[in-house]
Amino acid sequence: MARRKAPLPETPVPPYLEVVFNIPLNRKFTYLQDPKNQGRLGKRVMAPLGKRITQGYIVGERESPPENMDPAGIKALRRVIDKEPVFGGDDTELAEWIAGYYFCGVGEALAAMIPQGRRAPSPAGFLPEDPEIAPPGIELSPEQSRALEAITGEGAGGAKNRNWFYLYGITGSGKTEVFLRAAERMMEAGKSVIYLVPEISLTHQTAEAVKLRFGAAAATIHSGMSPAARLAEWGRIRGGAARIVVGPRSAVFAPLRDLGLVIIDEEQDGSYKSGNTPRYHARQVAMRRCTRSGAALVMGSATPSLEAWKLIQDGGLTRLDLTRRLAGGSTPEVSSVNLAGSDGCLTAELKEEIRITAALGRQTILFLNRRGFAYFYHCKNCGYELTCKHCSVSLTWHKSTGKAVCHYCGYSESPPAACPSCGSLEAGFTGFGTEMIEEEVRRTFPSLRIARVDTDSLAKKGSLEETLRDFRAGAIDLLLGTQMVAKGLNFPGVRLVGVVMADTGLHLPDFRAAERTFSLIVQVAGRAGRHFPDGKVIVQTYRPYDPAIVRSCALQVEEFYAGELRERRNLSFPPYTRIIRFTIRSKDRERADNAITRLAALTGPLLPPDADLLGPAECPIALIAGNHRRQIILRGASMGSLHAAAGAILERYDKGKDHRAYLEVDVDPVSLL
DNA sequence: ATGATGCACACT
DNA sequence: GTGTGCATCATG
Repeated sequence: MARRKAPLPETPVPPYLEVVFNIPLNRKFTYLQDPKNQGRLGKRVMAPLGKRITQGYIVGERESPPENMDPAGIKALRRVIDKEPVFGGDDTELAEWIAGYYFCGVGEALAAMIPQGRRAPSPAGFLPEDPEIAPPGIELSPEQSRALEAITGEGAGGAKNRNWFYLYGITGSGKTEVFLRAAERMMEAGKSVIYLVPEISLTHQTAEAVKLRFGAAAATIHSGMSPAARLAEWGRIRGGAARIVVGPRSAVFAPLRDLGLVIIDEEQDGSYKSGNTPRYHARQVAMRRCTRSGAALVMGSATPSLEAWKLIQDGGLTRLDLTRRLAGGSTPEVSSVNLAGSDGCLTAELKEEIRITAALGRQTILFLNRRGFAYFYHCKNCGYELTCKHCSVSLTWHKSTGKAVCHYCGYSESPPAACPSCGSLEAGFTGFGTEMIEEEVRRTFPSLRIARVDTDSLAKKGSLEETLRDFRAGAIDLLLGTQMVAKGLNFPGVRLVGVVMADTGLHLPDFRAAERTFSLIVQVAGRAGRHFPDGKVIVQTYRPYDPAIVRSCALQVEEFYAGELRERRNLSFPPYTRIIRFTIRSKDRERADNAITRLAALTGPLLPPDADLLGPAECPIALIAGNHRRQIILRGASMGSLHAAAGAILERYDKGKDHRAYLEVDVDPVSLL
């Protein structure tokens, strides 16, 4: 085969390179070229750093060493990893922004953006050259058409950002089709598209839909892929072969040229916020990329985050409504039932519906939202609770092992027969674990075929898929589990969904508890209605009058947001304020206390006038895996001055730092546990 | 982050 | 006099 690779007039190879590393240090290091390999901007290298050889990223080229440095002290690179650059100037700039905003090293930011694979997999044959599959000739509803025109068209009136949108609509109203059409139009116009989906749940499904529509122009990067496979996809994206990328939060970094549109599906989902070091929020990064590139931004959900909702009200996002269900399905009947006074964990109402459903030959799903908080050792006499020695969370009873287990660190012990505090025999496990509910359901309905799905029963790989397959095939009557059974909601045989204890999340010490509980119930109800509009949703709760429960069961979305916004404003919480959280962790309790006290003391005088300080306090989960955790929260009217203060605090804290007490900073934290 | 260094206190 | 533990320092 004739290679017609025009030997580009290569720019001369610079003698010195600037390299950053994946370490919490915000500085660049200068190296000499390795005589054998040419390091260029955007390539990864192995370089001697201290006494070891470490992977780094080339972020600059230079003709001479830095002035302040003895040229003899400059080491040479050991190896250049990449044949072709894996990132460019835009990426470096974005990494610098992330490092500045989220308080981390540029190298740490780059490491989160770029795949870690060392070598793309072997030529992988040829990717099937499937022609772009023609869009199905489905007619859009008037609402969908209007939304599509707004997104792709010119006259999107009103909002500050003329091309930022929120597609607000109940499940089943056809959001996905609008997303896909908008993507299609952008690509026809020669632009590229990022399509973000929440971790795990939707990635696969959406990636398939996009592949079906766009063929080889589609790429996906998700956690299930090998590092080598990710690197290969990355190369296809950078090279321009792939022009639409589907993936979870890290896909917001996809190195597409001519970005025309970023889609964020299920915008309120917590997995868009990274839980470790660059603690970035994909929504925030997307906003930045869109601002800089002029690309359109479209988020969508039936239950927006309060941040987004407020932004819509303030005119920063143009709201597009999808109010109609396409398949003509109606919302299911959703009712809440008071758990108080009921014997076990199933109310009479729920039992009755399970019975009816079984009699009709249909299926039931029982939902339990959180494990660790739901099921605990409790003394009815003195109120004693059995908690983990290393973490302060309640221990959970696992029948299969006969032990009480901690869901944070894995610690387990045999539960005491009598209360360790007062000796009463009125102590034991009460609550709502999946295992216990399973037993109760089996006892109550011995003839039903029951399967349980949770992280424990999921240890065997593929067992979830297997269980869901059986469920779909009708070989299981009742499916019981945590969030992940949501997948089962797509199945047509289902008639009944029970939320076993809706208010578990409401007990969490977090100002977003109500928002999350509300969202969960609405999502469950919405999905249920989509697939079995004749169905029923029963929400069991100890707090039937809580607005989050009342409004979600009535599907009164706007009413809930109005009330919740009022609440947030009264309490000065986001979205009316911004917050930055400082967490201290130390194996030594006293050190943790001292460190947080000192941190709080030096924070006070640095706070801007429109800000205040919450704490110091123990974190809601005060102990995780032997680390004592303390926190302060900086809260202010605007991020600008708050962020500047946080920077100053960090600088001073570092100078006289307490030993063995580590400080973590979280800008715009999503969870406060 | 991580490895090197230097200092304090301990113990053969 | 050497050995362990941890605070401090520097990384090109």
